[in-house]
Amino acid sequence: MRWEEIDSQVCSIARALTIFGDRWTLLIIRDAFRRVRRFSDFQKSLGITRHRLSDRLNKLVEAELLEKVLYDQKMNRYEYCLTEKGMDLYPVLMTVVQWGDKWLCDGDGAPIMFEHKTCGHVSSPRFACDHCANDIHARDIKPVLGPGVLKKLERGELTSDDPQHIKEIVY
Amino acid sequence: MRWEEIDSQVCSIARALTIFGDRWTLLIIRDAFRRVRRFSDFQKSLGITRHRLSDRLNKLVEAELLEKVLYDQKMNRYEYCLTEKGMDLYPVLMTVVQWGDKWLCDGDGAPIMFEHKTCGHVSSPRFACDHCANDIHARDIKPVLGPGVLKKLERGELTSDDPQHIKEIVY
DNA sequence: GTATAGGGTTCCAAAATAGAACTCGTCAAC
DNA sequence: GTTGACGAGTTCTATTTTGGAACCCTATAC
Repeated sequence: MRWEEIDSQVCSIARALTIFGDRWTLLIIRDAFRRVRRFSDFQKSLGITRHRLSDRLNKLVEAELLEKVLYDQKMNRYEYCLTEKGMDLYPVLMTVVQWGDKWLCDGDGAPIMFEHKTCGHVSSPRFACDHCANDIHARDIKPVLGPGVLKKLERGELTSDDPQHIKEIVY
Repeated sequence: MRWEEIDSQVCSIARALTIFGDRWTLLIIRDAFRRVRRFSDFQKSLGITRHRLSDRLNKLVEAELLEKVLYDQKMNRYEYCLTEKGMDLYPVLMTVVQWGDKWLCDGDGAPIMFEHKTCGHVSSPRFACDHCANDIHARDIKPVLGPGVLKKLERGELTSDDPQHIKEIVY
C-alpha cells in the first residue's frame, strides 16, 4: 500500500499519521510550541535541510496546523504560527514526552519539566476519565463502534475488503 | 543531520521519534493493542510489504516495545506481544485518536469510542494536572529545566552548539 | 508427491532524503 | 554604487528508504 492510501482507513490514527507520521513533522510542531516561527530558526534548531523544511512547512500550512503570518511587508516575509488545530496537538506531544521521560532517559532524569501555572506545581499530567476522573489504562478500556463506522455500515460503504477489526473490534 | 543523530538531542520527543517517528511503526503498535500478534495478521491488517514489516517488527523487538513469544515450538513460530514499555504508549495513541476524531473526521463522527470499564461510561479521557486535577492546556504550562539538563550543564556536557532553547527555554 | 500456510528473504525500481550549491530581493557599510 | 550579509527559498546530485513482486524453507493436509 502506498502511503497516501493509508488515510482512506476509517481510523483516526492512520489519518493523523498521514499528517505527522514522518521523521520531521512532529519535531517542527514541537519547535512551534517553543515559539520558533521563522524558516531559518527552524532550520538551525532542527538541523533539517532547507529543502525538507520548506516542503514540510508547506504541507503543515496546507494541513492547517500552521498558518503563514506576514511580519515584514517590504521583504514579503512570513512567520509560521500554530493554528488552533495545531495547538490541539499539545496533549500528543506531552504524552510522547512523558513516555520518553519514563523509558528513554539516561540516568539524569527528565530534561524538561512542566510547571502548571494555574496551580504553581510541576505537573505530570494524568490521562483521566472524564466521567469518573480515575486514571485511564489500556486494560480498562473497551472500544465500541462509533457513529463514524456505524453510519457507514448502514449505508453499506464498508466492504468486506475493510479490515475485520472495523466490524468486530477486539482491541 | 542524519536521522540516527536525532536522538543525541536532549529531548524526549526527539528520542521517542527515533523509535516510532516513521510511516508504519505507530500503526503496528495500534494493531498490537488490537491483539494482532502474528506476522501475517499484521500484514493483512496494514497492507505493509512483508519486507518492511519484518524490518519494523525486528526494530520494535530491539527497542523492547514488542517481545517475541513462542507459540509453536515445532514450527519455531513467534507472536509479537506488547511489553510494558509498549503498553505505556497507550496514552500517546489515545491522544492521537482524540485529535484525529476532532479534526480529521468526515461528517459521520468518531469511528470508535472508548468505554471505561471501571465506570461503564463512554469516555473522552482528559489530560489533567496531577496536582490540581484541572485540564492542561498549552498556555497554562511553563517548561522548566529538569535534572536531565541541569546535571549535564553542571558537568559541562552541553556545548554552545546545542540548541539555544536547551539553556533558555522559551516554549 | 502435491498443495497450502506461515514466516520470512532477495532483488529491483521508484520515491524520499541529505548535503551542498545556487538564486533573488533587500539592507547596511564602506 | 559596489560589496557583503541576511532571510527564505530552489535546484542538483548522491544516498537511503520504500514498495512490489518473486522466491525460499519447513511442516502439515490430502
